[in-house]
Amino acid sequence: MQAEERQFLIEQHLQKVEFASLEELSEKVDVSISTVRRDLTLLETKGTIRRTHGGARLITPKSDEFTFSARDTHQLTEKDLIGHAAASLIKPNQGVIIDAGTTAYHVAKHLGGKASHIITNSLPVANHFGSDNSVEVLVTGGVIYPRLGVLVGPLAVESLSMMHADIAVMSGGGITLDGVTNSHALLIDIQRAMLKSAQHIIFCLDHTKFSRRSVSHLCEISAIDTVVTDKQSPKVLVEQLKQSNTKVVIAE
Amino acid sequence: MQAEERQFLIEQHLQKVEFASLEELSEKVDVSISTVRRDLTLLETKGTIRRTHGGARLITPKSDEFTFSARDTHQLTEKDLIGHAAASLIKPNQGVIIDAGTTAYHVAKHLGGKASHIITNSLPVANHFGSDNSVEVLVTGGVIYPRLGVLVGPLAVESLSMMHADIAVMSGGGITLDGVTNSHALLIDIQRAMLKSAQHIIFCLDHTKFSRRSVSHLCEISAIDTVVTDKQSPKVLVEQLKQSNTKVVIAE
DNA sequence: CAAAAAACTTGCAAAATCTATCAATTTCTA
DNA sequence: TAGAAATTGATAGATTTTGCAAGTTTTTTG
Repeated sequence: MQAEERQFLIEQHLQKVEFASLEELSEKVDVSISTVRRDLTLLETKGTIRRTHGGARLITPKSDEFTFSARDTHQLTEKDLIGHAAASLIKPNQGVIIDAGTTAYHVAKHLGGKASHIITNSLPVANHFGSDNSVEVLVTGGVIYPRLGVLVGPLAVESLSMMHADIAVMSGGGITLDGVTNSHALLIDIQRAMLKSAQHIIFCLDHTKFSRRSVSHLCEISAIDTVVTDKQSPKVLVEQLKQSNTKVVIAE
Repeated sequence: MQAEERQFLIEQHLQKVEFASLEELSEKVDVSISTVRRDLTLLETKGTIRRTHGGARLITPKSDEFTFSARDTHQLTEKDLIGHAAASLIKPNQGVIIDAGTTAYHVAKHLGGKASHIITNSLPVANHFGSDNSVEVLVTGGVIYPRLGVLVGPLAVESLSMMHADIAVMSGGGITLDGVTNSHALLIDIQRAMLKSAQHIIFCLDHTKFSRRSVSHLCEISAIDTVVTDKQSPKVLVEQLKQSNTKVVIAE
């Protein structure tokens, strides 16, 4: 086995178990403890894990929402279902803003040729529609936020505020009765601009986002028209949302 | 077995297993390890895989990414050489504008962490630097021109005119003594904005572009500081360019 | 709080892998 | 078909990776 494959396996194993000892890992990939140590130091500089005494721990991507990777199989089925459900809310020939973030990306995948215009600051979404000439895709400018593939900064905000759409498909790091929160402060400005530019706001949030609070406050519950989630989300909060005049769609 | 067939098999095998050792591959296609090495280096410049110590790894088949450069094997070696030569003209910590177009893309591949800022309207270039946090990548906004993965339109032009760079790496459809021409009229506006925003202009043009005229006129010879080309380009025109005070670099 | 245990870092030599080169073979071309 | 050009496999020297052991730091335990 080669170094790179080994490191990939270690990373993958940690995704499952959250924490692992050196011995455990060294057995798993069949090399000496020393080598595992080196691998971990490497992975640490890469930013995916954190070394601890005696082993390593996964850097809990607080909201893995914006850690974009094509390999992100976390809650894949749920996200796919949510994507399908949210896409079916969009009527033909509408202009749609699509947020960066994995869940919103899954909506893009199910959109097909439905929307006539798509506005996004997400490179993965842009790539997805890149060779489709049935849709006009508007990409906001901006600086690439490494690893996430999101365009951020003043240029992104400005260009968004000059645009307008029927629907915004958003995602976030957490939702409570106090509103939606997100972990990356840089994204907040952009997401606010999106909220302003769209008439109808849809938030896509899988059950792990419920009753969870991230660092930065994005918007109040009242700003949301529809929440799309999966059936594992806590009934209590769902009911409370409904009472606050927010439509809730459970994807199955 | 043909060399090309062999390389295809290697690529296909990697699509399945993600990682493969040299030995594994050499058995699979029944040639020596040396040959497999050479094949892998070739496939790497093509962009589909990445060599690792002891083998190779599939570049995450981000199925949604633009693969235009990978498919375009036309004058691959020349373009790669040109890319290398042009990249070596760039000094550390410069701000670089990179044009859309395959030749300019190859320059991006060889840039590594040299430039401190990169400005581009090309999605493939943006993707290339997407997970690199040693460079700040500024993406112009705009509408995606399907298939090419280029951002075009007023937003692209406007955002470019607000930026500034030390060097612009450009490509074009043809070059004669009358200047550089390009086939996509939509791109002309953007390329002109790029020329205005950069202090030093480098044009990368392989020999097939020489003595050739496309639809739209982009700029005069006098606007160009340096032309990078391969050694097959006609000596006559190269001499004439030099006499017009344009530096010419022949990549080999 | 200090001794013992476990884990970490550093330096080093062995092993594996890489690059560059060259002769042999195959393929192309005139 | 002879000679040129490209491809292939093998080899030597450089480079990288790996496992180990000595010495240091951190954590646990009595």
